[in-house]
Amino acid sequence: MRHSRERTPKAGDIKKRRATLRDVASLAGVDYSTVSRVLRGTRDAATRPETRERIKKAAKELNYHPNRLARALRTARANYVGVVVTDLANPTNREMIYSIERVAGAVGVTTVIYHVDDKHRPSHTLWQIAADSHVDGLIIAARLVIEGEFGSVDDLPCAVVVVNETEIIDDFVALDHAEGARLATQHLIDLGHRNISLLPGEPGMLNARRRIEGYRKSIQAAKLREDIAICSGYGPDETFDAISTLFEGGKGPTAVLTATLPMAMASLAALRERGLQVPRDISLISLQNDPSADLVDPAISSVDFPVRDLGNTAAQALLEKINGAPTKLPRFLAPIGFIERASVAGPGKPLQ
Amino acid sequence: MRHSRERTPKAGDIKKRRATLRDVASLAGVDYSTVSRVLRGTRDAATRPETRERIKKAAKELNYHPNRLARALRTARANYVGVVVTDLANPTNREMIYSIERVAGAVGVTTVIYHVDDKHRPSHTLWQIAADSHVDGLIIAARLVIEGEFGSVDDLPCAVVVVNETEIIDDFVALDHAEGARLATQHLIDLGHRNISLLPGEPGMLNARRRIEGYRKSIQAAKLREDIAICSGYGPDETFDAISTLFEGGKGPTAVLTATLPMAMASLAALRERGLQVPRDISLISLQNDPSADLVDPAISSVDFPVRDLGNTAAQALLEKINGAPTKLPRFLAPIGFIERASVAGPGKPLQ
DNA sequence: CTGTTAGCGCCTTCAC
DNA sequence: GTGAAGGCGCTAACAG
Repeated sequence: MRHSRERTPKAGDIKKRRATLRDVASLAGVDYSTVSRVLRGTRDAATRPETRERIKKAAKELNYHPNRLARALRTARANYVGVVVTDLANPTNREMIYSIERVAGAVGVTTVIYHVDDKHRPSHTLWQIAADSHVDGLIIAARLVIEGEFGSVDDLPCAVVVVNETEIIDDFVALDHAEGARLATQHLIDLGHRNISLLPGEPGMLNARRRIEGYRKSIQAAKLREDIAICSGYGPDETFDAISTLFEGGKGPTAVLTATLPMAMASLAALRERGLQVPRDISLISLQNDPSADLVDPAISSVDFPVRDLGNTAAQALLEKINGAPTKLPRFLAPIGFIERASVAGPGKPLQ
Repeated sequence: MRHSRERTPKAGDIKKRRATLRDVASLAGVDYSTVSRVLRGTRDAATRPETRERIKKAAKELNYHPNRLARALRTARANYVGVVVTDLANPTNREMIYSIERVAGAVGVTTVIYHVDDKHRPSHTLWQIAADSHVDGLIIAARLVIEGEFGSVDDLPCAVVVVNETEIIDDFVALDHAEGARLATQHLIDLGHRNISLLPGEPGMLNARRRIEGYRKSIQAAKLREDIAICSGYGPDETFDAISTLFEGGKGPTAVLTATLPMAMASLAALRERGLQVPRDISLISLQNDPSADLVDPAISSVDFPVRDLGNTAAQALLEKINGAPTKLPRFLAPIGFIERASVAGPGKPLQ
């Protein structure tokens, strides 16, 4: 070996060993604490412009980037937030993530996404994630919180806001699925439908319960018979099964409400398979909206929710909680309205 | 204020101040370096079983979780990898992420997802992410790498593997879209089609170029005329526009190939809008597969790629690169095959 | 205006 | 078998 073991860092010498404050300091001929001050802009006016320039030049030359790990350890602030989801495909989650990123990004906070599996054992539990100290706070949009792992989400060792499909804690905000279901059901009733079925989603989940609640409100006010098909999941197979149960005994509904858009698409396929045409024979409404609802035939009428507001609200609240100034969250965000597309019509002759 | 400022930590006293090694040590009456050894299992046999138990009990009582930030700083190893994507909706990305998680999780490495926007200025650039030291390595599946931000992805200050839609560096692996397009085109030709159009995706992107390449191979071998509609993006609007250009001049194709499944769905809608029926009037093949291809009417025939292999391969390579034992990556993964569904038929009477 | 100093929580030789 | 001590890269008083 020719090379000495101690190497003085120089420009372009990144990758194996990144430039540190000391490297910049020695190149600029100052103390490294001064470099820290200058590069962070603290007491900026207090540093001589000449020195400042020299430091900045040195930093650029060495391609210095602060080690945020070290900074986080020192300041007990990572400037990272995490959002935990169980399903990356969910369009609601996606939109929400985008708006969280915007809010956090605006104040220099980086957003990372943790995907945890609700079925298989997740490789990293919520507790681990929270205890890692990599993030200052977590927005939990996970469908299933692993029970028994910890007492309550409130006990997690970082700031937490829970969003949507999970049990309620204090810092919680969700879409008002009760009102969404009520509104859609009422719409169908106004159109003359008398046999309306609901596919509310996974039993036990808060949102499924609340969809049932809202649906029931309209159904009971109109003195109709309720017809709820619980699915064990949100996938196509579960949806097909649920649709099947609707037609057991020969008499089917004239309208169906589904919790999600993928479920609506699967329902469309299942209905088609039974020889039923939407909306001529049966109407269909999705309780979740997404642009892709426009691409299928027929385009699926949906209830539209303020998903961006949800993200903004959750992010804002988390940031405030991190800063020790917790705000009261609105618990439920009312739907924006009903988007009329092509999957709804008045009831035809009821099937026999 | 009644409470003294110094507080001795006790069980249940998390959240404000997390238990550290020292806390555990003082509760167990040993030095904290011993706690470190025991809890990590290092030289485990060398610690007296009795002491070991006391330490473990104390750790559990205080609900001790190591601060991985501090550990990462000390060991220069975060045991985190990141995957960078521009599009969370992309089903290929999704599947890939899941398999990356599995591979990484199996060796105790946590996977986080970074979403960067290719249009708007991302709040965190690749350089920042890499320099943060929060992750040991990055799998970059981003459609657009922000140019000019750094010389080359190879210079990023952490291990990097590039996947799919990006310019090639040494550590690169992708799906063989050239072969996929060739295969699908050939299938159509074999069926008797003579006017086959391709919607290859965004111009300039590697995968679009390679789809064109493969398509061309089949087209030229059969001495057919090529017909490529460049889209400026992968969204529904761009797809509608592309379909429109196909029919300018009155004569349209009898079959069309799309780069992605969402594009295929949008094409289906666009074709329907023109009064064309799939597959009677025109055949449609998606060069990307996903279970949801089965839910639309007609179900969309697709080319199936080994997406999980892609994730496994990329993750494995990244892990090895992090450990300083880089492996040569296969550059392109051949398609698994063609999934026959309902969107393809022989050519009917060509339109006039 | 700039340097000195003391850690953040952890790992890791090196003694004893 | 266990304790002592140094330092990862950085920030934040406090000196001077």
